[in-house]
Amino acid sequence: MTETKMSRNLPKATAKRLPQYYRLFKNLVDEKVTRTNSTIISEKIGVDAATIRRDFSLFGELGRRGYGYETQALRDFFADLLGQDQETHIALVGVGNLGRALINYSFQDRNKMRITQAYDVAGNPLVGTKTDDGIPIFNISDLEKNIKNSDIKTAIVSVRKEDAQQVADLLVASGIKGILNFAPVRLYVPEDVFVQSIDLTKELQTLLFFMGAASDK
Amino acid sequence: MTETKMSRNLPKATAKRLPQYYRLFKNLVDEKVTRTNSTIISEKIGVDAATIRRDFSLFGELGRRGYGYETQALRDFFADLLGQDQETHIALVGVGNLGRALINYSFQDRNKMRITQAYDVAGNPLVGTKTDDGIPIFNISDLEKNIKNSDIKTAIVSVRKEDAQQVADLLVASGIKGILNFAPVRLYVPEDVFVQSIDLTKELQTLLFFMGAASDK
DNA sequence: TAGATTGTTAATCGATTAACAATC
DNA sequence: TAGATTGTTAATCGATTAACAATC
Repeated sequence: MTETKMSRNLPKATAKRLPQYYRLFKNLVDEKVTRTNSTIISEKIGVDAATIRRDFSLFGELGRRGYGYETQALRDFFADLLGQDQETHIALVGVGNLGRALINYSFQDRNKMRITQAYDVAGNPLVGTKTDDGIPIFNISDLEKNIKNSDIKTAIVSVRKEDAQQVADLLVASGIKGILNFAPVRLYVPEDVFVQSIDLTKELQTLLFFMGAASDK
Repeated sequence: MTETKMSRNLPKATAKRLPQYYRLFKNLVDEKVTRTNSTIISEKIGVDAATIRRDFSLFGELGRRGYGYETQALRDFFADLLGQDQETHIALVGVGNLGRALINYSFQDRNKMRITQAYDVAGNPLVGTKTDDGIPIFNISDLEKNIKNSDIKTAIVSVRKEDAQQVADLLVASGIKGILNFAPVRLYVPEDVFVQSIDLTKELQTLLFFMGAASDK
């Protein structure tokens, strides 16, 4: 079974839950729990048990009837599916407050995803230095030459919204295929490039809206 | 029309788009664009034009047939809906790298949402000091007394995942009704408390999964 | 075997999109 | 009036959930 074929037809809603499944099984293994079942998983991650079983069934028969799921087998399965075995190097553009926090953020678990280089404009005094962990902060004028023909295919954008599209264009020109975008704007990229946006203001507004809607009752 | 009643029955998918609509109209007004239509909006935010018209129609007749929408009227409408006129004070718990970045993050636009106080455990040397902007950083032991009977009903949690549930419990006990959670764990709270989670690792893993699924073709 | 829990089908629900009459 | 674009209904799509036979 090449999971490749399956990944492609996977419902988007299921794909977005994969990291949660992975993390859950990883935690359970760490806690020495060897088996579990869909009811317990449901309680832990807040997804209906039937949805969980249906998701899993898209990958074949991952469990045993009358028994449940082996945590270790499932952890390894999802780790493989998410490529957690492979080292993934990531570039970060925009070393402001948020960018610095992200450089230091441990994208946790045993995942081998980490920021290995950062960029900003010459005006930023940090350009030319390294972080305490040894991550170099380059001038953005070096980005294309550094990243083209490197193994870096993923970038994090934490620049001001006014500069985000221009940075995205530069990243695309440099061969980047995935962007985690923190700027509150829509980025236009070719269709073979993926953008995942995290919009802090939007999340906060949504929260406040739900709170307001509830208290208005 | 009391928008109160409408907000309650609003589809969740629509509610989550409201901040985008607000921001778009705000930007258009700032750019001196006075009118627009659903096709243009669709291009700008990447949502189907029919979906946009349907969303808007839930609030009554916001546009004019054959003409489109007045940007200023719509901006004001969504500002009101999202409570952008009211000052919203927010507490932050967990003054690490991410917490400091969030304290300095301008939750932008003209929105009056801002962090006005922060908390951490005594071990954090920043406790007892103020940020450059004058935001006090208190000992978490003062949280309940400070927040109870204050106007603060919203909190941001940026502590380690091991401490997140305990912090959530404390916040709930102090009268907080909305939590923006950055810790990668599910928080259990009473049903009148809203939790909006931002899980950076999960977003990055999802991005990488989609990239992988595409390149495996 | 009896009990438990999966995997899967069918039913339901909710969200998106197409289509077009209403009307500015 | 002719042209444009909304507001809304009906059709479609996708995701969730209920139910239960299969089977460990």
